[in-house]
Amino acid sequence: METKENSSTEFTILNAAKEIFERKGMVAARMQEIADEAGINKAMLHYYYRSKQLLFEAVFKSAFSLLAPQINEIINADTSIFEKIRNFSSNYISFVMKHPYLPNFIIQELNRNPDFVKKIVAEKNFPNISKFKQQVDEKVEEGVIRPIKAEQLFINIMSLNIFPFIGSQLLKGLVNVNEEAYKQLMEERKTEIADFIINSIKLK
Amino acid sequence: METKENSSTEFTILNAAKEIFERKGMVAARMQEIADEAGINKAMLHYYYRSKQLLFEAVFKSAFSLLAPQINEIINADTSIFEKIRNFSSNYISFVMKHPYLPNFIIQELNRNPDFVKKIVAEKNFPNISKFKQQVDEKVEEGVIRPIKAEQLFINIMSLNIFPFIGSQLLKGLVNVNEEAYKQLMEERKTEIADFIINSIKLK
DNA sequence: GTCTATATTAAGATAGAC
DNA sequence: GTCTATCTTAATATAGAC
Repeated sequence: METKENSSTEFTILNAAKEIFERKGMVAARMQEIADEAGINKAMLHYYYRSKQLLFEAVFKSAFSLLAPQINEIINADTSIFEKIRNFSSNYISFVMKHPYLPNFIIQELNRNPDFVKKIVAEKNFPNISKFKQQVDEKVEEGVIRPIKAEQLFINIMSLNIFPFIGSQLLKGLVNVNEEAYKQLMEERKTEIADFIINSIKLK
Repeated sequence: METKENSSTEFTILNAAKEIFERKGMVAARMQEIADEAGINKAMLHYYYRSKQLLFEAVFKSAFSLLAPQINEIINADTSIFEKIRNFSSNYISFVMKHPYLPNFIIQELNRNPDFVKKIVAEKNFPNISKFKQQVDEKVEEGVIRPIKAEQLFINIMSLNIFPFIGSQLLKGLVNVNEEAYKQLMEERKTEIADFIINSIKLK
């Protein structure tokens, strides 16, 4: 009979697909690998998701909807600008340490298919910078922070938080530390990043 | 006769391979595409480079040896720390605007094959942070800049310079600007990044 | 050195039995 | 719903003529 094992298998497949796609990217991932990871037959993947492309899209959506709230936090929270920066950096790094492949996955797939961005931006939950911009402009006006374009500040915050994970291999080589020491540096960054930014923009 | 057309064709192929590999990455690139780009037959690629893997490695080496001097500048130049940061940010951004796919290419391929890093680090020209670290520690000691780990400062400099190009699609979506406006933001960053960093670390 | 034609392999996808 | 076996296509790689 058509039991509810349905959803269980579907779920198992999606989880396996996340694992493989996020680590290897759409192009390098193999359906066979995903099947192995799921402990299931290759044909099942097609039974539940029809094609590699559709399975990939399910994974991407899920990944993006995991990252989006993180970014929304800095954009739309009802807290002071300094608090936002502190919270975001700390939370984001904790988050990425649990999902180490996720930011790179999203960025790579957006680069591979730029039209993808337009589709997603059009959707309901896509983070928008406008509230953050208003807040920054206001604080500049009030003389709380030095003059800086909100766009540039936002790009700086994103860069300082996201890049160390995406460029970890390169940075490990340049800074010449092993995996463990690098992880330690990332731990420190939970507060280091916010200090760095706030020291730059705050007027005494 | 075996003429010197040899080296000319070899060069043409390498250039075409750079174009395709850097844009698409090793896995997604197609030998046929590279042949087309070179205006030459597919068999020639194998005649000169034996395999896709070897052709790729030639491209990677060439790309890395183009980027390495850029990074070496901030690490080993004989200038003040502030000057280094200003020069690097300005030069690096000009450089990347001419080679837009290069940083992403290198980072992706290093992530895909982490053992690659070890091999390259062992090589002669791989940039090393130790001189930069010494300089930073000294300036902290002298009270010229506030206390900060050289490793963290270095990671911050790299992040602020490199990420905006790697994450351009995502950032364009979040900041909600078109290609042209984004390019304008990158232009501004030639000075903006250094201001941001120096404001953060310099003690008055 | 350069080309066309072909071999080889690997991956996505489907058919059909259970 | 799940499996094995198979089809189909596409990509790397090679053989062989010129």
